[in-house]
Amino acid sequence: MRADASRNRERLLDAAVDLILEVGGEPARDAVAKRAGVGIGTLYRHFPDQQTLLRAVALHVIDRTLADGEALLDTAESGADALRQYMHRAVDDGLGALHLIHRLLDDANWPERRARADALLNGIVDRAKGDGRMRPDATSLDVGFAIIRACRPLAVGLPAEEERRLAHRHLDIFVDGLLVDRPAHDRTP
Amino acid sequence: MRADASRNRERLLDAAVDLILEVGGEPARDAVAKRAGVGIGTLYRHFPDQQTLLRAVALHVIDRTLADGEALLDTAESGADALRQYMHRAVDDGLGALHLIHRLLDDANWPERRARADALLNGIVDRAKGDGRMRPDATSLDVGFAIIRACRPLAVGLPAEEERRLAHRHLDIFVDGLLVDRPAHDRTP
DNA sequence: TCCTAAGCGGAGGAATATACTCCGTTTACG
DNA sequence: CGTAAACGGAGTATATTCCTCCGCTTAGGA
Repeated sequence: MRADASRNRERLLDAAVDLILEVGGEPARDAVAKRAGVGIGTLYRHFPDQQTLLRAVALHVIDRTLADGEALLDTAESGADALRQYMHRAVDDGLGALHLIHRLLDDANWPERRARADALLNGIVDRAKGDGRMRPDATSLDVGFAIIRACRPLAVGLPAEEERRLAHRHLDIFVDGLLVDRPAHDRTP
Repeated sequence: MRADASRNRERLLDAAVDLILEVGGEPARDAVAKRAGVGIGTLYRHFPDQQTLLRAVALHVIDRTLADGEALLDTAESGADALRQYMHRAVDDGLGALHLIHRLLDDANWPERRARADALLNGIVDRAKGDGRMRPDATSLDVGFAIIRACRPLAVGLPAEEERRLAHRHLDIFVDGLLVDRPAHDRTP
């Protein structure tokens, strides 16, 4: 594969993730190409139909997030740390896009990824709970849905950078709410 | 005004709020009528153009929220209570829809409402901070943006009731994160 | 450097969605 | 019971979106 081709492929996937989060579902194809800064023909060459594109997007975000998360579970000092850092990473990776399109997918290797993601999330939550640092009523579903919520933009006019800042700030406050008996070093500065 | 006419007007406004929150901007007119369960002709009779509809939606949600909030500031036992209850009310009232359309409005009586809303929000935040119950770095902007975030639906297939439940649960956790030194009665059960 | 196959962009026509009008039918209410 | 107000939705105009096709550009090997 030529270098420019794979660069454009990445750009298209990133653009698709952004648009899925903005519109909350399937984005218009022309809009994806425009956002990516490539011609419409290029989009159709890489992804002949919507299904192909959405599958590629799903794998794109979940593989990024799994890699980040599984690494974190090893390196983080505590369950609370792992939880906080994982959530920030997942938002940056655009994981929320996955949930907005997953009913449109029927990908063969999807259930396997899904299982890994569940295992990862439960691993993080269990570790945080094991440390006694997470409120007992919280579940991995709370974490998953909160990630989706934090991924979505708040208003059309807001600059992307401001959206990012707000997402991470809200996430920090939310994680503070998820944790109990927090020592000072875990608080949002 | 005939009874059925005003009933339909309300339905249209409520449907418009839902759709604005779903699509994150201007909803399709046909979709509004359909969601409201009325004919398209009825929509156009009540709101001849999009501007008229959006203005009516804006006043609808802000007036509801102002009434709720100003009452709460009187009756709540503490600043923390007022904050928590106000946020839940604002989400139920669909306040988030306002922020998604406000750049499309140029309503004469809008600045006045805006000022009242700011005063209300600052009143609540100041009271909670005065009680020493709110983290010092938090601002009324955090509260406002969190309300918008909680208003937006998480996924297309999710039943409305489940969306509501999740919104309020996330809100409770978020408010827990906003508060400090929380006594037991303030915690989410 | 030069060649060429892989890749690119975007005009344009078909298909689909959305905006809005109009008028025959229904209904609230005096 | 009469009637003016309100309703619904078929139908047409307009705007979006989809997708193909082909002439031009460029990466990367010889």
